[in-house]
Amino acid sequence: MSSQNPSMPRARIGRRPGAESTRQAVLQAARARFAGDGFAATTIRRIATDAGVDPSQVMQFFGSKDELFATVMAIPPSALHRFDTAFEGPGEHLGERVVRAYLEAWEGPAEESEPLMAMLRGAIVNQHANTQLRDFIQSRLTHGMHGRGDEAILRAGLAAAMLVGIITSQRIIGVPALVATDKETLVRTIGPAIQQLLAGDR
Amino acid sequence: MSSQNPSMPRARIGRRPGAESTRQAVLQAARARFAGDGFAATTIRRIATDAGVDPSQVMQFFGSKDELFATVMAIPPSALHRFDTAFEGPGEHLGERVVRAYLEAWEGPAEESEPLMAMLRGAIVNQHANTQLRDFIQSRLTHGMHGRGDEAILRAGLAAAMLVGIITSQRIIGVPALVATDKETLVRTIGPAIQQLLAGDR
DNA sequence: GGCACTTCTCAACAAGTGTTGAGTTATTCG
DNA sequence: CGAATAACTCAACACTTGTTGAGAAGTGCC
Repeated sequence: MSSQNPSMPRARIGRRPGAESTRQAVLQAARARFAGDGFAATTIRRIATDAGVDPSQVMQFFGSKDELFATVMAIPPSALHRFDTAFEGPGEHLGERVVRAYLEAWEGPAEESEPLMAMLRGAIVNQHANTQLRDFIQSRLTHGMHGRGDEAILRAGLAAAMLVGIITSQRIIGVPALVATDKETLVRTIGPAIQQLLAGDR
Repeated sequence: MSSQNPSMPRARIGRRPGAESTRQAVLQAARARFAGDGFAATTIRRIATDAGVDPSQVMQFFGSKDELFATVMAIPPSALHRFDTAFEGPGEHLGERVVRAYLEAWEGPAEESEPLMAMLRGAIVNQHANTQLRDFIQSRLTHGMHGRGDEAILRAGLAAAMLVGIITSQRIIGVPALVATDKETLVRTIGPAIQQLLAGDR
């Protein structure tokens, strides 16, 4: 009716956001806390304090703790790309490539690794995280196994479960032997086992 | 000073425990809840209701929620025996034996599987559980690798981490492909990979 | 019976949580 | 300027949690 198109986002009216975009600061603080302390141990008040913001503003921006967590947990496209490309290319060193993709995804920059860590830490206590991790294990590796039968899907799922177990043991449980070992040694040691599991030969 | 030896447990004096030994009922209810709902989601009040007992009595018996959890989480000797014996015998089918030992430990009777499940579910949020799972992964498989060098210990830890990952994916995350597969198929599929990881050959 | 001892009951506390609503301040448009 | 709009602040609510303390009730020993 007016001169403005209602389907377009309204022009920014009203008070402008504070220094350095508060919303971004909250999201960043939430990501770090959820990744480091888990869903249950992380409080809205703590996130607000970290971001230098009032707790009620966190709610105003994200609606609820669950919605904020869901936003944080969204797997960034760059991480998905890592897993997808690991399956492309020759099958010879497939195992090592997949192992490396996993390990690197969890040690990458914060914007990429923290959502994955938050998902892992939250999977036991939060419904969203549980579903997301389930789909991640079931479909991510499966993606490279299209049209190769049920056994191939099972083997891919098993490999994913194993790698998630290794990440968990290293970064959450803190098993000394895994913490002390560098990435390339892990790749060299685990790679062949995953390779054989995915290929199905002996 | 008296006619009673103070180093011996005092003879039972006072009011006798209620029907079916209340303490046992509480312990059983706690085990089931901690294993099924995890540490954080389990409340003293809920355990007390399940056991048909007043919440304050749970505290009187076990001191605190943490102590009750620690009691529940104690790995039963029969489960430890499972893992120990898996390493004895010929190295030929070592992989399959170890895999089977893990899978069976988590699907055994409640007194054996629930403490393990409680440990797994609590490892992210509870300090005791975290430490216990860490020691479990680090030392249980290590136990069969004595005196074979650091690489053997690393390989054993990696295998344990992988198997814990598979149990977690199947029984906590609920990955469809793993839930739908029977135990022997899993043993046959994973066994060779674990075998190769433990042996270190290719 | 009287005493010591244990089990059990009841009600409450202190702390922390997510969440809400009203009110204040800043910014842009007419 | 003044109205509209958004960002921000403050204080409180409703609820759940682990935990506590005082007392009632049962049971064996003198």
